[in-house]
Amino acid sequence: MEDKKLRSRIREISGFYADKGRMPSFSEVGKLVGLRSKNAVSKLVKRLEALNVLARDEKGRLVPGSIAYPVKMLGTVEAGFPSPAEEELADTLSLDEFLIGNRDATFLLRVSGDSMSGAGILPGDMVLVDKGRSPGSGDIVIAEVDGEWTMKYLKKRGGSVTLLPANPAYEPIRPKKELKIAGVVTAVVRKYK
Amino acid sequence: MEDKKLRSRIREISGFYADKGRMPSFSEVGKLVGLRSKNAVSKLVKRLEALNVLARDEKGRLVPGSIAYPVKMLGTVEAGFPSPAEEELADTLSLDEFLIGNRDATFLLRVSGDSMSGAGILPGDMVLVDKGRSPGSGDIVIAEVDGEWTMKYLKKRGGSVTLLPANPAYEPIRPKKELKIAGVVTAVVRKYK
DNA sequence: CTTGACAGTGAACGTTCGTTCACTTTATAA
DNA sequence: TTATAAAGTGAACGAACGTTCACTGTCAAG
Repeated sequence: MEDKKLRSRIREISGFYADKGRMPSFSEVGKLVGLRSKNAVSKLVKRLEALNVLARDEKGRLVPGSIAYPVKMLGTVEAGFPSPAEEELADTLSLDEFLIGNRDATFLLRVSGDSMSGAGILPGDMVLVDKGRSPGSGDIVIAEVDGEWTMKYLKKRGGSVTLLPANPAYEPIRPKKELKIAGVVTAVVRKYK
Repeated sequence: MEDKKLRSRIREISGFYADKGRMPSFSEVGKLVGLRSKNAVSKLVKRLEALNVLARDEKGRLVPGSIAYPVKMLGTVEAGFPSPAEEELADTLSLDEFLIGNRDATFLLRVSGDSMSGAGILPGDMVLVDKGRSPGSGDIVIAEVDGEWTMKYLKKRGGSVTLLPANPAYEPIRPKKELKIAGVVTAVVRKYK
């Protein structure tokens, strides 16, 4: 089969999965790509399995392969963009899987102050916070000090604890009494436009 | 049913979906949560539909509801963490859906220089680049100037084009001849640890 | 104690699923 | 042109699916 036709069929199936969150059945694949025979679909599926576009369960049911990982990972900025042929071979990645370690315990918070701008966390950014992780020295944490919530570097030295901003305009915080650490920042996400 | 039992059942089903990338069948749900009758499963599914945990196609097939959006979105850092009861009502979000606009045209590049550190893009960060978007003035772009790839602010003034770093240690670039813009940076992602 | 609502069982049923087989059409190369 | 492989058709088939119905156990309220 021409490469182009196969490509467009893969795109159809990916689109279906992205839309609905489930894989199409064989007959649905047929309608999607314009095949009237389920046998033809069966052959197509075998090819897509070989290409890791989709796969099968231990129960034999269709599950997404690279389809589930929507973004292609290339090299570095300096390397620029590879040729289209190389692009096809690129690893694909799901940001959800990449960024979220502990599904049930991670949350998304919007950043409003600029006290961590020195660490590349700007107002308006979103941070992923893991509530279930034990904070270590050097981690960026969400903490409640004397009734107020902030995001700061956590520094432990000896027995004492300091909350350190990443902006010289702010002062380090040495909590008087209460210091509740609600979670550790595990990722930062910024969307433009 | 006790809330706790229902909660754990939802977790089972979410886990199945996260693992396999597909929803379980009714009998599989049965095994998962410990129900031997498909009728019992049917009743459970109706409840979960009402809770938007899962939903159904126009074809009546199970599709993920909030399950597909793995991270709970809360307020701002200053607001801290709400009480567990409020947490349950939080909107959930898929980072893939949130960050990726143009599925087929967006790619992930790793940042290696510090020329954009003033814009909160540090070495080691990942940037999402949309190849299919027409770059506007003020956008951060991936460009090839005189054979080298860089990431810079794009400034258009009159007919001339300048590439502006966000770090005073670097000089603005006024391309002599060739300037290929490969894509627009649509998001930044940083993972700690 | 009785009633009723709720959670679950087990079986029957029609539908849809994916596999398979024999066959036809289309394209490629000798 | 003829041979040959690849791409697709259409139908048959058993298995699994989700729906539905009649029924059982449990527990709290009247």
